[in-house]
Amino acid sequence: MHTDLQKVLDRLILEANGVPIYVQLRDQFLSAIGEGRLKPGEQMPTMRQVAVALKVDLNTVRHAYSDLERHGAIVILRAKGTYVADVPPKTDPHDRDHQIEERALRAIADARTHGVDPGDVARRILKMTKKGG
Amino acid sequence: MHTDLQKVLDRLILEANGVPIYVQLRDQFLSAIGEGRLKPGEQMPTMRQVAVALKVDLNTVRHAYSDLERHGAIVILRAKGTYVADVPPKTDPHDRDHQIEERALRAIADARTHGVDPGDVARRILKMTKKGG
DNA sequence: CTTACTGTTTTATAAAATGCATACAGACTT
DNA sequence: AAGTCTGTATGCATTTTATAAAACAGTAAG
Repeated sequence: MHTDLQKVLDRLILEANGVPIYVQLRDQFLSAIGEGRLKPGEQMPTMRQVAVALKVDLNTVRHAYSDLERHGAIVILRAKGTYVADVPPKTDPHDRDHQIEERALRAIADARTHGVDPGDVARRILKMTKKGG
Repeated sequence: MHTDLQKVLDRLILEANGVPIYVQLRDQFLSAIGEGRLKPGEQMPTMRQVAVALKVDLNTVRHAYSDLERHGAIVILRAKGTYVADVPPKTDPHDRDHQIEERALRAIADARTHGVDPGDVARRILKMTKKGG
């Protein structure tokens, strides 16, 4: 289904936060695969699709995909496409929880340094991501 | 107390995952501040202390600290040291709401770029700030 | 075969990140 | 004044990141 692929593409976000682009791509694909949004055997977006969609260089996408292949998350087939590995590495619930914790801590620090209640920010996040996000 | 500082230093870990060192340092200090391990007004580890402890360049640590200062999380005082920023005074309800919106947007982007659900982060924030945070 | 799609590679360029060494400058203690 | 702590700054070398443009190579469908 191409619609699923489009959904994955739409959720890709790049932030100018110092993290290399290829790392951001790699981690977001890893999460998509680990959470099952990209299923085993399913075709990944082509490198060019990602490059065009996010306006980044083809080699940058390739860098991310190469990392994913080394990680065992995807299989790259020359001239045919890239596919999610039949047995993709599952995201360790521990790591996932740790990531949530880290993001929460960072958001709390960010809220406090700007003089607002972290709880208010949390409730706003929920409101924004209910339907419109 | 110096023991607290040592604890913060001991928790600093650098990983070879493609993320620049200064970004890892910056984010871990943000987490420490968000967690309350580093409290407002408290002195931060010296740039040289961090550089020596983690065997990285002094300018790399400086890069991280500069980011934190621009972020408003710390205050750098030449020749005296760096300190965790005091919480800013609350502002008008108008600006306050705008700030909440900004922090929420940032947190959502931060969560997505790290492959986690913003809603999960929001719920974690609420849980952490209920009693323990 | 031709076309159109895949991933692969090369060349060039530029910017950023890191390390290492060496200083400079302000503040405090003695 | 001297010493020692702080952050600040510079110069040089190296590696990594990112872009651009162009080409190369394998696969499949017309």
